[in-house]
Amino acid sequence: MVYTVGEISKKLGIPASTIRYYDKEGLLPFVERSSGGIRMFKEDDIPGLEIIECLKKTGMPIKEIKHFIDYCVEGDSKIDERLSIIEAQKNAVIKQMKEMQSMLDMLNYKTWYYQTAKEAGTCAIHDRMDLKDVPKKYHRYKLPKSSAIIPMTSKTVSW
Amino acid sequence: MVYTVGEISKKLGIPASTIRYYDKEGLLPFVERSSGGIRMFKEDDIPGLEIIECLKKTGMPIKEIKHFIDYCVEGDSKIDERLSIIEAQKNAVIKQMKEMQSMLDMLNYKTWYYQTAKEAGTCAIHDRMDLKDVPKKYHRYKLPKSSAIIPMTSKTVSW
DNA sequence: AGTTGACTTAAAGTTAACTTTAAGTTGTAG
DNA sequence: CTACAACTTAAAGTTAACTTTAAGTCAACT
Repeated sequence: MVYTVGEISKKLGIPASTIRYYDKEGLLPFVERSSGGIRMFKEDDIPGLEIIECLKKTGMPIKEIKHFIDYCVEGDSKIDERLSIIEAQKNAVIKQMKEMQSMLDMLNYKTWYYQTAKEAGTCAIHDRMDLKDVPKKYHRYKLPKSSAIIPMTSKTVSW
Repeated sequence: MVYTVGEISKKLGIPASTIRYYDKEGLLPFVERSSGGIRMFKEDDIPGLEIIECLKKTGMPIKEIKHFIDYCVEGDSKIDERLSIIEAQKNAVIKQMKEMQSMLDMLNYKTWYYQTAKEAGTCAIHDRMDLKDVPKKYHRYKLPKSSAIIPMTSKTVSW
């Protein structure tokens, strides 16, 4: 079974223009052509496209993906280099996931904050709220109760 | 305690030019100015900058962040809208994390693949390998053993 | 053989998010 | 009062990753 660029585009959910762009950037040296110059994607090409997608989705720039592909085409003499690239990317993903988790923690706090504000009808509930009424997991986000008199000219906003 | 743009830049690890750009895009309407026009960041502005960072790091475009900030400045009348935005972003982050996890799964497989290939000195070990010698968690990535005779003209690559 | 839809390329255009530059102003230290 | 580092703005420049356009070619069908 072989696919044209339009067919593989549908199959993978990637625009055909994007696939052509990747080819132009040297990411698809393994894709063969018909005698008339039409790209013919084989079943065996799909894992290659999937690893490209994986690296792209995890934030690797096209040029770096090309280096990896170049090593793959070079064959067994570049196994070490390929392993290093994959391991580095794995660590990058772990780091990204940790960051995502801490952003999610903050969004969970904000969700609680606005749900509480919604019930009370005002964000000011949080200025008045005592730390003991805030769930423990959200303590680190809570600002100390301000005793300052906020001037009318200040652009203070409740988040 | 107040900070100039350079000071807040150091404190948050964001380039001063980026902070000025955010201000120009309307993300920082709450930042006051000295009589001479110098930005003066208050302690109270830091949570605002942190929520902006959180939304940015989780992929929200600057223009959408501006909408959220606009609602914050509008005050208690826009609590519902703010809650909706935060909840939508929370769901977006959950989705991103699931995607990241599946990319990580693939990178773990690739790590195993190249470690094994490194020991064997060739990626061809995987073409010869029986499914029973592949750890169960990696079965879904394993291609069936090809019995086809690969022509010398084919650009087949081992990934 | 002709039509037609999908393919080809090179080149130009788009977008987001900054960054840099240039010319000028502010504010602190001596 | 002067020097000077850090601030200000508007405008132009940068980069990555596509997308679009235009002009032409391929191949399947009648």
